[in-house]
Amino acid sequence: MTVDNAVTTIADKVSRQLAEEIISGVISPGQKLEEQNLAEKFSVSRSPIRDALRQLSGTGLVDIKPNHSVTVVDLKVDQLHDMYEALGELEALCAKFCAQRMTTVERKQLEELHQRSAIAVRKKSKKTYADLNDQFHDMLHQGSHNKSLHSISGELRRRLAPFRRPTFFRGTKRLKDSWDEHDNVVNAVLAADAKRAHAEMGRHLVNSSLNVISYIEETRDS
Amino acid sequence: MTVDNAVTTIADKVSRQLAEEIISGVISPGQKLEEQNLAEKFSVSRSPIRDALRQLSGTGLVDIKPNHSVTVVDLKVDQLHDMYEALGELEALCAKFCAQRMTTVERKQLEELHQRSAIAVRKKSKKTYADLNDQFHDMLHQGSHNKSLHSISGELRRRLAPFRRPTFFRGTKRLKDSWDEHDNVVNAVLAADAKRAHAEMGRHLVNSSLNVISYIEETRDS
DNA sequence: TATAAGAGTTTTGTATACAATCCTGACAAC
DNA sequence: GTTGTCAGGATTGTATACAAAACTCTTATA
Repeated sequence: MTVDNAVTTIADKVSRQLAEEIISGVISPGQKLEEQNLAEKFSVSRSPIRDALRQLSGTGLVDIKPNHSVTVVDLKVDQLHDMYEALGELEALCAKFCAQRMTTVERKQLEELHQRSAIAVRKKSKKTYADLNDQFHDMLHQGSHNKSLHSISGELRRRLAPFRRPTFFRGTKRLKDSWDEHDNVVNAVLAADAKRAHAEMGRHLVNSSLNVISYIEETRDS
Repeated sequence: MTVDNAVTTIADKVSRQLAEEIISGVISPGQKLEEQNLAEKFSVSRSPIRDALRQLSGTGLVDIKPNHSVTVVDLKVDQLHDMYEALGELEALCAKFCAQRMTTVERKQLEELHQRSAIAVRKKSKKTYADLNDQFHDMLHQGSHNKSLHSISGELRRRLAPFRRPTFFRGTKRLKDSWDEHDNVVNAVLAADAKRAHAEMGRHLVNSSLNVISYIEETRDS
């Protein structure tokens, strides 16, 4: 594979950091990203900032309209619905392939990660669980042994991240429910039961979706 | 929906035209896209060219490496394999949803388009069939009634286009075979048989994949 | 009060200049 | 013949200047 960084440009660094900040919620959906502001924030000129913003637009994290400031993508409920349905199908597919294709080592790693997130649930540490949850899903993308599926699923997941993150920080019930759903997926994958892995993963994403969308509808300014 | 163009920037026009030229094969995979060259070709400065290239990179049609010329993505056989597997699953899914969700009007339009492409097959007009084929698949993406699935499938399909196009222009046997496979999909969709639509679409893409990959392996300079 | 128009400001779009990096080809050393 | 190195040219990365479009806020008007 390519070495992760080595030599890189300012535009790349800016692009990565902005993506990170959008995904982690430091910058919120709908917020304007003005070039001059960012240039001052990063102490560079507008050129690398523009490069970074154009590159970011391809990830679906920001929206570019001619002659307007770039904005962080703000999804409507019906868009969230469609994206979650698509992601559900993609990840169910990944889970199916995982059941069929994961190596022994990968299965072991999945199990181990799943056990670590059990601890996070017990400790009710939401931040830790959210991080382990991301790793869990990424591991299932990777276990599909299909790089295209892996990257498509990962990207769609990142686009939804700004809307999913906050929901982890409500109660702790969703933590436990989420872990139980993961548990069903893990058991099916370890048992090499492709059909069940597919079904359980689909169920998990339907629940995630309901959780996120109900949160959005509750907290929407009326 | 947004009005298609109205007011637009040079960068957008350049980006669209380059995408068009890559997809249609005017520019070939692996080819370098030098900024100064493009600037002269479009009679503009390097600024909008850079903007266009960064935006394009998000579509997966070009590859950007720091301090190197942007290149048209050149896919290896194993990447093609993964992408076709992913696309096969995505389009099978679309076909399934089409069977369940397409309106009466949409079903009528699908049938009508399918009949038009029968004429193209009979006339052995490859260019026309290739265009109608693109429309056919796009109609099935749209018929899924899921905008996310629609756009993801479309984008993946466009990334494969530079490698699929040439294969239409070999013999005429693939034209007939392709149409027959479409016919199976159409019949299943019109019969609202979701399971069969899924299966037939999957089969169609496996065949497309085999066709494209065997072509690549044959014409590879040894 | 509501609306429209317009000047001034802000922000993006494009052009250009310069810096940094990469590529090429000649030539020397082994 | 192969490898290494170094100069010169070509290409990308970044900064800056100006043009064009959008926004803001005041003021005129019904």
